[in-house]
Amino acid sequence: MKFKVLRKAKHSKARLGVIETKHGVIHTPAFIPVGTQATVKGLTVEQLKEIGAESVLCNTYHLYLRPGDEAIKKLGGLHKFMNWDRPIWTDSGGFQVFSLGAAMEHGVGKIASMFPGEKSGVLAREGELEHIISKKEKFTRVTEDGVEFRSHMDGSRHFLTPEKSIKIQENLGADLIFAFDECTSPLHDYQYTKKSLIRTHRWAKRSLAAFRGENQALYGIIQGGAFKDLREEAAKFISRMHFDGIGIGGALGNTKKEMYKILGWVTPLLPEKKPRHLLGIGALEDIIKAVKLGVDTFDCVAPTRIARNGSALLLDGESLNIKSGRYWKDKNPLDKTCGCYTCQNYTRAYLNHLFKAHEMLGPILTTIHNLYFMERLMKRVRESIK
RNA sequence: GGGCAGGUGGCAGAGCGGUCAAUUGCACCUGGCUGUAGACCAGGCGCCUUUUAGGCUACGGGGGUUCGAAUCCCUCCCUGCCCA
Repeated sequence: MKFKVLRKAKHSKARLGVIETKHGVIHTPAFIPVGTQATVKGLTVEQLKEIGAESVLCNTYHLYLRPGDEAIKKLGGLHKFMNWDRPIWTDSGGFQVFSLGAAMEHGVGKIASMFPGEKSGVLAREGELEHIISKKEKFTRVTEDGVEFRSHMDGSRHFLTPEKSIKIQENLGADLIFAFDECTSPLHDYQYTKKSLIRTHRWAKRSLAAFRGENQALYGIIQGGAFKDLREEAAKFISRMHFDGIGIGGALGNTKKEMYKILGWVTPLLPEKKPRHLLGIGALEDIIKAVKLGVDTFDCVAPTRIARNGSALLLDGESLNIKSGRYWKDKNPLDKTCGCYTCQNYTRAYLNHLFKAHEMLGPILTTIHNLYFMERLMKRVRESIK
């Protein structure tokens, strides 16, 4: 992998660049659609390409559990498996330490909000596995060596270590992979966050040591919660190591303002030559602010998830709930200014009908729109870096 | 004409003397979703008042029994099935 900074903005820390991999280039700043289970839910790779996506991000944990990284390796690797010949990223499974672990601490079947300071704190969610997993028991247990997961599918036990995560990611064969980390919760205190950070740093070393580097690039990940000294320590620590790129992980504070503050602490400490990836962030205003703070790439499930749930992204940063009855007879496209396949061919009324009728084309068309929206946004962002 | 079953909130369908403004599902409305346990989740859903709360009108129509009726009785209307 090669990364070139083509231009730096005069009035911010924004960078225009390009990541070159064996499977093609990624123009940065870029938004990377998430395809957790080796598919961007609902879309064919042709549709993704038509939208303009240059890369996708898949998930180590999910693909390890099903169909299995060895199986994918035997089938010719992730690119061949999913018929995507452009760059692929894989997350290390570190986020699942959070989403299946700490996020559940406040009761079974609950996922902590990403920014608890701005939300009600927790989102209730009934788990399908309550009958298998006893109440209050988390799906994960973190130890020095690694993390014990209980499969969210069948409750079976699995142990993920930095070495194993790297091995799985090598078997999958993504172009850009991540070190195994612990994504802490915004609800964790300083003590725990520090303890976790030091462990994540040991895991970073182990990830790097296990990494063979054949046609793959490895990103180290900066943790440290919303604590300035920890974030700075992490930024320096990860920067010193021989990672190909730098990931910035969350707990990113309790509010968006805190997240921007954290990015402001971290990015000045990072090497100019390495690409920076902000993990899991993808709201319009967040991306714009983060780019100005020097972030190059983003991945986020939000555009695709909210699309499936009936929300279409609009330019003002708002979203349109296409399921609402007020669009029943609306002849307009989702967005008159949008050039996507969906907006060129279908009315709000039709999309409203598809969602009401639970037709799968509804989520598909809305996903196309939202990802096209993100591509259009990133193109504008790139053009604005002067 | 005779027999039987039944008429409950937008729909389906519970309830069968008080804890019923009425379980549940669907539909509908609103909100949320940020390295995907998520095509999901939460809330609302008779009317009125300023939330808590209170008031009003309600279980086909009318009448009755009872301290109290969606629930029991009478009657009328309507629906379905069976026999002529």
